[in-house]
Amino acid sequence: MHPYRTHTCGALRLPDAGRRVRLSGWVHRKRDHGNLLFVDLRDHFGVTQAVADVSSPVFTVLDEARAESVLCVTGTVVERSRETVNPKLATGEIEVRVEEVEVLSSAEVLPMQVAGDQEYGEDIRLRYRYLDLRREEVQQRMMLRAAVIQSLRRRMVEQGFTEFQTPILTASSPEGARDYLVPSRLHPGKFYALPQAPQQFKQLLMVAGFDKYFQIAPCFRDEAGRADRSPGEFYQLDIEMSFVTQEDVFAAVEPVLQGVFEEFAAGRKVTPAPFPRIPYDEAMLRYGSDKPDLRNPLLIADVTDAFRGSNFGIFARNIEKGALVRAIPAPGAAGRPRSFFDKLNDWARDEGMAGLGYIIMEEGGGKGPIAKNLEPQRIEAIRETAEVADGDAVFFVCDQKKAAERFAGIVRTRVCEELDLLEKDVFRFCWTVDFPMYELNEDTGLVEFSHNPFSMPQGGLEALETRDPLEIKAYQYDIVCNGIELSSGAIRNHRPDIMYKAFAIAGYAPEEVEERFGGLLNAFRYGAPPHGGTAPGVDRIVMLLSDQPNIREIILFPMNQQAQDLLMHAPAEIPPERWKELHLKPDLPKPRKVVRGDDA
RNA sequence: GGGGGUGUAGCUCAGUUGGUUAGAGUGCCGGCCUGUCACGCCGGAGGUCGCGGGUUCGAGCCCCGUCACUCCCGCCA
Repeated sequence: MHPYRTHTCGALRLPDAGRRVRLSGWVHRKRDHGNLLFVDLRDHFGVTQAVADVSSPVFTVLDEARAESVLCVTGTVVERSRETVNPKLATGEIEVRVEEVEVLSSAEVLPMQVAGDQEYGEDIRLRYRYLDLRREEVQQRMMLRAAVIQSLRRRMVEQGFTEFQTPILTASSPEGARDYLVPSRLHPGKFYALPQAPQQFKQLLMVAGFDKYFQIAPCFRDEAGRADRSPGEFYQLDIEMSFVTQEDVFAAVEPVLQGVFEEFAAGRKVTPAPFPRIPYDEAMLRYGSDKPDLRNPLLIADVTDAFRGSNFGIFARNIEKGALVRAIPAPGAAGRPRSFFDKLNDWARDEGMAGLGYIIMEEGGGKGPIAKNLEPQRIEAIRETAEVADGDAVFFVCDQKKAAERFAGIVRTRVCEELDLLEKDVFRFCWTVDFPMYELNEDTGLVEFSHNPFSMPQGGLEALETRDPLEIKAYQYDIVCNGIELSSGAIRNHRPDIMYKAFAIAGYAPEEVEERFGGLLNAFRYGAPPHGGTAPGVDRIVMLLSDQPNIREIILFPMNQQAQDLLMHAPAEIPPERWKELHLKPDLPKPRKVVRGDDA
């Protein structure tokens, strides 16, 4: 007999009755009846009930084993009588009568329980992550993560992509976040950076002629976390392809995402490819966001013209100063009580809006404080533009363009929520396309890259030389699912001449471009294929599929929001000799309290 | 860096208007129980009410400061 087990704890069934077996696992629960003892033995595969009565020599050992101790039991599989079958358990038709037991590892009193569905604070869960991970739900999510990654990998390989590993110790990259830096011992005063993304390497792979690359790539950013954003590190399905247009990239990525979401959708619907393509400008107007949630049926409309020069003075005066008015329909809300509108108005003020105007559509006209100041033909224009009818209400935000878009977007989300209009059990994908190449920094008044500086501007060199930079679009696109940005990507700028010009517009001198991005730039001087790609966030995909709002629920050993690892105690102080070895001297802001380490 | 929330037993939480010895569930320890599967019943131990200061005859509760955790903004694909 195998020293540890003949079967796993999820394996035994009725036909096994009579067999002598050996199982190993954790004590999940015990039920002590004085002279009869039940032990639920658990491993990765399931739970089996072990039983012993007081006459057995193993009784005392089992009785004294605390929850989560690891036991190896040997015994006979016994059919349970009909009244004692447990239909909730896959192994519930049998039990194992224990004849021998060995304690492989005894557990101390637990800081958190594994059995049961008690909720625990996140700091406790992270500090004792190895216990948290034993819990069935958590373990299942990690298994889902592994399966999703395997599926992504298989689908990419099937499409002819090759997986390569790119360096982890590398140079600082221009993604915009702060780099994690690693001091070099051999080169005093110099630092490696951990990659924020394998951006430049994957482009170099295209220059090197590998044609279709992918990688389940670790990415590092020295930024604090959010509920939906892992601090420190995360994984992307990094993709790059040669000789492709934007549509070629879409055609390669869509079946992978559609396929993997369908595979794990568990009854939920998935947008079939091709996914809708929504230009950035339209997304900002109609959805108030560059990440449209297409489960929300409401569409924003511009109704500035209907208010221009009207007797509704607040809006009319703001429009004179360049403000816009955006309308958010609220279907069927005409019958709502006054308190409904007041509540939303209060909420809007809390969000920083001046207020939330509204008109109630009734009997072919409009009702409410704003409607009194508008002639019938203006209300008619609003009806038509905002696509509202009798029985609906319509909300208005009035502000400068950027604020109007943003506020209209959050009102759209809130109204959808209030009216319970969000489509359920569905994954709605879309591409946001035609991002602007540049944007105006409102603080400095300078033109900056709005996204990735390595994107190809639409219209190429000619556009850069002849058009208003703020009007130029890039071949830059995001994949969005249910309002969550899964990835961004671009057709890259593979021409040095266009790159110098693109950087010049953003205020970079040629020498600076060469110094910072010379590696990539030089590579483009010796024959670079047109190329492009994208990089869907693996963690975000798993979050969506497992319906978890918190990214830490789908990462094995996540850090907390402050990018600390509570289990391994990272980051940690280092002994003085290591500072010296690395040619560094600390210059700390102020003495900090020592972090407690009470679980050593 | 800024804002909100939370901090009471190992854990999850309750704690009234500021008023006697701070409670419950769970876990832990002990006792009883031969068919449970969240077993049940009885008993017990367990508290610097995050920390520091203040107001008050009296503070878990009010005020100031501080720390930690968490959510959000900034930041960040």
